[in-house]
Amino acid sequence: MSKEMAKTYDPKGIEEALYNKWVDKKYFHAEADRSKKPFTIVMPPPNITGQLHMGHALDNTMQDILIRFKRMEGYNALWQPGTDHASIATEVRIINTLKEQGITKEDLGREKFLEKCWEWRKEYGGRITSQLRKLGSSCDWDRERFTMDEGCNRAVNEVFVRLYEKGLIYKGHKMINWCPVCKTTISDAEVEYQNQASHLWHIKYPIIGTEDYLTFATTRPETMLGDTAVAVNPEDERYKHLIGKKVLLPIINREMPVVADDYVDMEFGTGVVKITPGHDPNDFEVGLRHDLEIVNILNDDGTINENGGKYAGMDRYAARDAIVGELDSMGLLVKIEDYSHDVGTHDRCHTTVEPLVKEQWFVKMDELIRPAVNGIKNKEIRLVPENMEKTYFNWTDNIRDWCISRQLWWGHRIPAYTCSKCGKLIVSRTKPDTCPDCGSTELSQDPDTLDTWFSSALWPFSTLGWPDQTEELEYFYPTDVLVTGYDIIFFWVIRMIFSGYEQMGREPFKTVLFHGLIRDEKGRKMSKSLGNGIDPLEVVEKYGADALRFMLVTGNSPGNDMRFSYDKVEAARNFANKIWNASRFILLNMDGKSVTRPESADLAPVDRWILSKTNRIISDVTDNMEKYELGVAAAKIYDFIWTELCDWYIEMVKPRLYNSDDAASQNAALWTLKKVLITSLKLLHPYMPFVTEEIYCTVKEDTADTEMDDSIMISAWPVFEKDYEFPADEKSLEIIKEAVKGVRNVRASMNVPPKKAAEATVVSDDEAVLESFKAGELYFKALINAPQVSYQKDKAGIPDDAVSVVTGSATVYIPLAELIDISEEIARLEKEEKRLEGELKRSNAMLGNEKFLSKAPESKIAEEKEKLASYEKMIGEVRERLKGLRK
RNA sequence: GGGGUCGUAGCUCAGCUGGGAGAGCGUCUGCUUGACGUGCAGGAGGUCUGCGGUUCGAGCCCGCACGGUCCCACCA
Repeated sequence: MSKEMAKTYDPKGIEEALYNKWVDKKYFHAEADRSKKPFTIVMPPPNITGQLHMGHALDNTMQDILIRFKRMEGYNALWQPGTDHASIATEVRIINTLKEQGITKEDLGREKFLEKCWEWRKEYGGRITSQLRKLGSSCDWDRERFTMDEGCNRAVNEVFVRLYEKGLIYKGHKMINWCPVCKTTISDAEVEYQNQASHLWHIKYPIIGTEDYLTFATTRPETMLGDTAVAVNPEDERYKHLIGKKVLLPIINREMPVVADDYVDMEFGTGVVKITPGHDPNDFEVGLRHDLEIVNILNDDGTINENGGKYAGMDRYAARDAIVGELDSMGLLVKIEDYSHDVGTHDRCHTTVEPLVKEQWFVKMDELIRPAVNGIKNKEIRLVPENMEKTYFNWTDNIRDWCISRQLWWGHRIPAYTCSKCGKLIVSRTKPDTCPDCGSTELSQDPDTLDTWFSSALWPFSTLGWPDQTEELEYFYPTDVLVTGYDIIFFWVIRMIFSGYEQMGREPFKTVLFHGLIRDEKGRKMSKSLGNGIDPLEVVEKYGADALRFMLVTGNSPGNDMRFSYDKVEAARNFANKIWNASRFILLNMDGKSVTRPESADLAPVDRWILSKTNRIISDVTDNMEKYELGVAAAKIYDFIWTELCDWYIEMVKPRLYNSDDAASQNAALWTLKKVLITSLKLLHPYMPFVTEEIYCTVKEDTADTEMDDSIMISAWPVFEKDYEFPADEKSLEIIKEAVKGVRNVRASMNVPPKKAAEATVVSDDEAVLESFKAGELYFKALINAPQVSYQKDKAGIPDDAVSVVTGSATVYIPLAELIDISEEIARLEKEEKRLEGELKRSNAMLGNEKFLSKAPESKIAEEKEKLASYEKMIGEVRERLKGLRK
């Protein structure tokens, strides 16, 4: 070998060098090219605030596997990368760092604050993408985008204006979710419900003009400050007479009506509900129906405002305690019950959100969502796994308008302007110079920014140049597959789908491949607060990116969560080492020899067997990958390389490699080894890009093979070759393998020392079977440690006390009489007899069943009959052996 | 309240359109076999959660139950 291969594979150093080579050679880059078929994946843009975690590692590994596979298949494969400005996440982050310096964002002012944000993005925006490179991600970095770059901003403004002009974006006073800590609205999707232990306060309000009271229960007593009615069910006999009467709101001393509304559940609590239209979505609806006043009692920071009278300025929870105390002292607190219920919290900061009424911008959903529903129903877009459709429709069926305005500074500013003179609202792609109504130049832009998902919803086409009709857009859109976690189906997937249909008139991608969450070894979610997160980069450092990648996609199926485990990483690392060593072995043996394509007559049956097997694995793996069954494909490659190639073929071929006398046979073996190795490397490459590339290049260099490519990643994906299909050899080799396993088994169970050689006799009445054993004599002898093998059609001359290995097509006899205990051999054969009896019983029952014979498919019946014959033959042999031994 | 999903060998999980139960790890027994001990050979270990149904035939399809898990939902 010109290049010495180390005894164990060490990824350190190798990975980075190879990655740099790929980048330098522009292998990741894709250009629109009409002569080739495109295959496109847009990367879910990671947040610029982010650090690479296991979720990213899985997500990007899956994408890289698909893109490398398709690239090798000859597609013009584009993997479009980029990052997300992550409006609220980034803003919160920067506010916190400012806080350490004792500065608020208001101190800084909007402009200065945004400068800070861009600085942050400059400093950290590249961190996560450089981490992605360590995984081997083959995305087109020349095309890297950012959700807030100039092009994306134009796309955002364009969409906003279009939707506004169609009446699908509107400004309105509606009940929204307010985060008092982030001081912004958030969408319904951003509200996370948490079960919290709390209380149910039973309170009573005096009924005006009587001595009586109305008692009700509430979980938020402080909202009483905003009560404007009390409601009962119209059918409720207990309260019918009170409908239309008035109650007095204590503390505030507001007179309010008792209204009748179906919304009230007579069964729950006392059947009376206090109505706070300003702070409860249901009450808001009730308020609309009964024309009730909306009283807002909260400031933006969650303190009580001037409508709360003497409680003004007090924090919402302090006010709660104080109000309960005051009601108690007034004798209006009936009782306090323990009560646990779901409380809406902000998914970013976990602050309890307050529902309140504010004027905000909304996207009208009912019309937009229709094509997004149809696209899934008519399979224009396929969800993998399919059952995700139910989750999808669950959301689309209950869709509500999307609140898109945020009281944040870092994000896409809403392209709406107000004339300070006449109040005219202008929505425009660029800032207008004058008011179209009054001509004033005093126009102020809406201070709010857009929900961060508004820009990521456009990602599949904005990254390709939209709103310009670019060549890329024309060529690469719609993209082929989106790979993402099921946890952002509502935030992102659905919004991309309706945006794609609305703006492009077509689906943004043809398939969505969902993956699950990576949990820790105990099955817990990895989280910062638990501190149980495992840094993918540490794993890469220690075991190599290939090992991590392989581990992440093996042993699980689409959409299911999986556990991280170092044992599994180690197993993957060992696999990389295994193929490394197999390659080392092959190169060692090829050293100095010019290996040429053999005459077909020179191929041994065992060569034909592995070539035929290789063919089978090629079609299987390709098929699995087309169906996104990445884990299944990986397992098949693993098994093929480790078991068939290493454990069997290499071992079977060794005697020929060590025998230079038969040069033609040696050449055939080496040629086959190389061919199968290269094919295996190619199949494995999408999963383990680094080792496979390193080995491929070493083989090319060592064998000075000009037909090989400069890199495995641009080489052609293996295809089924009719010339190498040998079903007969596949079958005959399986018989020999079965015999080898049987002999080894017998030797082990009889405690025959491994070094003890013993002759063997193969007996079969099938001439062809004997022939195939003869053809494989060289390795058969080596594998069972027999100095001599003889062949015969019957058992003439076989001693009664020889050990026998009975297979369906042949029996192998080994004279081990001096070594074994006859009674043990009898026991072993009796066990075998019993097993066969069981099989016979099952098989006979099946074939004796008339319904099976009349209803089962022809092939199944034939197969079963074949089995039965084989069992009968085997049990006959076994019984005969037993008879001989018992003598 | 609605829905998803899982329940297969000691552990972690595969199992494609229903047709003789699999892998990795662990465990046990051997092995300095001229690629690899990150290895080689062999073994043990499962009434596929339970019950019922469809079927010639069910780990797989249907129903119910039990247990775990996740999502959605305005019950004060």
